[in-house]
Amino acid sequence: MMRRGFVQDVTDEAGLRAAFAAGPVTFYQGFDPTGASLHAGHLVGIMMLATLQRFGHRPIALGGGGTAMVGDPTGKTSTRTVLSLEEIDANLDGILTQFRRHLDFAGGAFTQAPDNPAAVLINNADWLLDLKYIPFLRDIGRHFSVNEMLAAETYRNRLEHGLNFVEFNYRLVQSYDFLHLFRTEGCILQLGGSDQWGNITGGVELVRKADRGKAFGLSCPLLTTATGEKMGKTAGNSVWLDPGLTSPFDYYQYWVNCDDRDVERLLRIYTFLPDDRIADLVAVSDPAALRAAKQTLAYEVTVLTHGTGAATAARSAAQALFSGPRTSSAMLEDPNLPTVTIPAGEVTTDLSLADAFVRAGLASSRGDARRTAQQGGLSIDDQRVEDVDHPLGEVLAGRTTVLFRSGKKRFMRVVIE
RNA sequence: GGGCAGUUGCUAGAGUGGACAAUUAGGCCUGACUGUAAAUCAGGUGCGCAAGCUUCGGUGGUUCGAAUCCGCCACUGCCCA
Repeated sequence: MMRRGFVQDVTDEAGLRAAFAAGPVTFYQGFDPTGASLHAGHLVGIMMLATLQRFGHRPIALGGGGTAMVGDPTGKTSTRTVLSLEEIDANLDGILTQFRRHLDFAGGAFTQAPDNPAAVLINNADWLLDLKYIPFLRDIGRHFSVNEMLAAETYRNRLEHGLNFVEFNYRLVQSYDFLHLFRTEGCILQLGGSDQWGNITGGVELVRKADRGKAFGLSCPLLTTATGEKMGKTAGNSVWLDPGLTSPFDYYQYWVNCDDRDVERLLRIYTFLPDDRIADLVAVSDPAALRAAKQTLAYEVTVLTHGTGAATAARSAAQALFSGPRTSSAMLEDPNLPTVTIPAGEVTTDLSLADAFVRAGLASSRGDARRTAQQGGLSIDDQRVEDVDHPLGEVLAGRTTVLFRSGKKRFMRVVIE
């Protein structure tokens, strides 16, 4: 784990090593269902669970159905919007299925004799919602020092902008999760991003204070790209793991487009490739050859989240698009490219190119299409679009599939039917 | 509950009766250079071909004219209880 760059902080390294050596350890990480899908930013956590499971330990993926209702103030400048119960449940559903790709819920898939334990999915709403306020205050609340919490950066920050009582309780609730899992599942380790460090140690201490138990916490660095952006965001948009929200093609592209400086780190964290293989990939004389490493990275990560088939398809689509002739007939046939269909009936003289680009999602408005075209940014089958007021039908000249392009990397296969 | 301050475009943050679709910075987009990278440089960034239209928490007013003034409502911060 350390070698791979997963570790930022550990509460008791020696103790934890001993625990790992002594046999299967049950550990967990929580994921708050605040969106319909997990995104690439969550992937570090998933990879930590998946990696440890490969070493024969027992992961618990904790769905934060209960904590999501409280809202973690960490790193937020504003109060999180409150989600309804239904939304949370729906989100949880989607999220839990994504774990199935990465974790083994049957057991025995990674190691034999002894088989690795099966992963477990749990929703903390199962116990949090039934908590009684007064007993909770008495048994849990008294272990927390308000002074200490106020001193924590997380809260100090928010004091300037306002922090309501619900959010102030988040740490207690998350800590209680750990205690609960410690009691019911024998879970002794909590993983999380370094932003969760305070919440994690809160749990570790609660286990000690309440049950005189020994528990561990481990945090991983909060990954940002070399340019300082959070992982899993492009242009402020999340890169989702759900193929319906971010297509495997776009997903693949996201990884290919990573910064040179990030390649090695990303390979170590997001793939299971052995160290020496990664070293080979990265040790290239010509910096341009890093492209190959990026392609491997993208392929491996896409395999992990979308499966071999989708990854291969995404890779070949990307290669067709970015090497060789810009537009080939094979590409136009390739259904793996992002595609939009326009009913033939709509292709009238009223449908201008500007409209068509908006339809294709490559322009936010006709004016936007116009501006981009003026700057030479739009093209159809490698023909620059000069006049966006031209009807699409004329440009098509009978073709039923064309390739729209905005800028260098945004493509849309447009099919008329 | 009382006193004071605030709510502007993706974000931060100017603007305090007409010249404001709204200064500026970041972000984002496009182009050039490249390696589907970074850095750099140039342009763009509410909708509309245009006339024009819709924006400055909500709502109602004052005014020839309001992001700017007044009333009410909502939310937030600070101070007092």
